[in-house]
Amino acid sequence: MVVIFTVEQDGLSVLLIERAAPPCRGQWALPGGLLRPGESLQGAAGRKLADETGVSDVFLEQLYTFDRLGEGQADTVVTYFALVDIARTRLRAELEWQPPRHRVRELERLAFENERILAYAQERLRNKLEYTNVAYSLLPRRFTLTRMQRVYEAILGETLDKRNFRRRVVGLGIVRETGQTEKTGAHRPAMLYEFTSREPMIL
Amino acid sequence: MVVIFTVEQDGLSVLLIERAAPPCRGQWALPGGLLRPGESLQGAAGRKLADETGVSDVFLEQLYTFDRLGEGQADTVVTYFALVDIARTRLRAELEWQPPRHRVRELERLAFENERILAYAQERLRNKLEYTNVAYSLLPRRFTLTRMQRVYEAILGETLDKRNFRRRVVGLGIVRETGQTEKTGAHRPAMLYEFTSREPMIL
DNA sequence: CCAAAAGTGTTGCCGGTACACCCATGG
DNA sequence: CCATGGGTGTACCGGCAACACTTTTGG
Repeated sequence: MVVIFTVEQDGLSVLLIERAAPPCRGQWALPGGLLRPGESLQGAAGRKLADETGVSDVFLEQLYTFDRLGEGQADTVVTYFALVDIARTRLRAELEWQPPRHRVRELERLAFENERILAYAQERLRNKLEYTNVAYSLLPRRFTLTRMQRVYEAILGETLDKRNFRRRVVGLGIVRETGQTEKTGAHRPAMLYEFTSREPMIL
Repeated sequence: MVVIFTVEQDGLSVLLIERAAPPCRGQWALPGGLLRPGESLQGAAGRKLADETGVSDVFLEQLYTFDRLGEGQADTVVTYFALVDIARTRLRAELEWQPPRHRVRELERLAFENERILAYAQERLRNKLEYTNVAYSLLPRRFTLTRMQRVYEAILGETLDKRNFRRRVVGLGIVRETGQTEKTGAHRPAMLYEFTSREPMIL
């Protein structure tokens, strides 16, 4: 099972599938599936992610292994979580059916106690945001610091101070200036930044 | 599979089993086994832990789910790690066979790439030590701060400053004074401390 | 009297947080 | 001319690391 997060319109969203078959038919659930013969766990998670979003070069990490989700379910479920920039998903999934994303804040009950998984994934994401550069996967290659700050705020669920935020991400070497600027709408051009690394770097 | 850590003579040790059957007969490996019908993952890990050490009320947490350990092995392995105070293991395992513990520092190759698991467990342990009170499981109920410091030093692999260590664990409320003292050997009596909580408290 | 361990304060540095104003542009 | 968003500096506070000497006791 894979928890696929995106940030959309300043809110954190998760990709859900409406179950077509029993049990829990008609309810929303996280996308999942069975391991194919000869496939690794990470490989299966990546495949599932590519199936749903069309992207593959993103942050994807094992989350936890659950068992006894729901009532009768005795199976164990290895979960992963991924971070995807919405803009990139369109590239391959544009013409096909777009799986619906849902605001995390507005969710009700999901099938198979998937809320537990989602809550855990959210917590891990919040934590990782503080010491790593995982957000690279939620932004285009070049971006303005304000845009980046929006992503952080969406995930943490609180507003941040602009100057402190800039000092931190630049000062600690998470991102670097590209030298290029962008002119967007009714304001002066903004410096574009990029991540110094795409690895889950630890500070 | 369970990684069972203890601290012995100022060194970090891990409990290993010598494989009696092929494959990898005669090599050292982490204790493990199959899930019994109707058993939860956490339950199975706890059972395995009790089998080997006789203790049950200790820190035990899921570590990671591996797959493709070793060459031909296609199975996936859910690993846990546990922390055990040596003194407590004797209570139940005294008369029976004592599974051998090995200094982590002195290990060579293990069966099934178990080194990877062990290395990962060590890293997690080091990290958790910094923000949680997991060490409660490696010490008797009451202990001197010097003894506690030895445990921390054994795990972190470096010596710590006595005054800074005391300030931190007392000041941040990880441990509290009991009011009782202990007179041990050729020195003045030492205050005994205890953990304020046995939960994996996060600061 | 000596070895062994317990106990105790101060200082400097750094990272985190709080806080307010000016500037360039497009409409 | 005004609305929008970009950009910038300072002051306080708390945690963290470095650092050395005195006391008690058992042998």
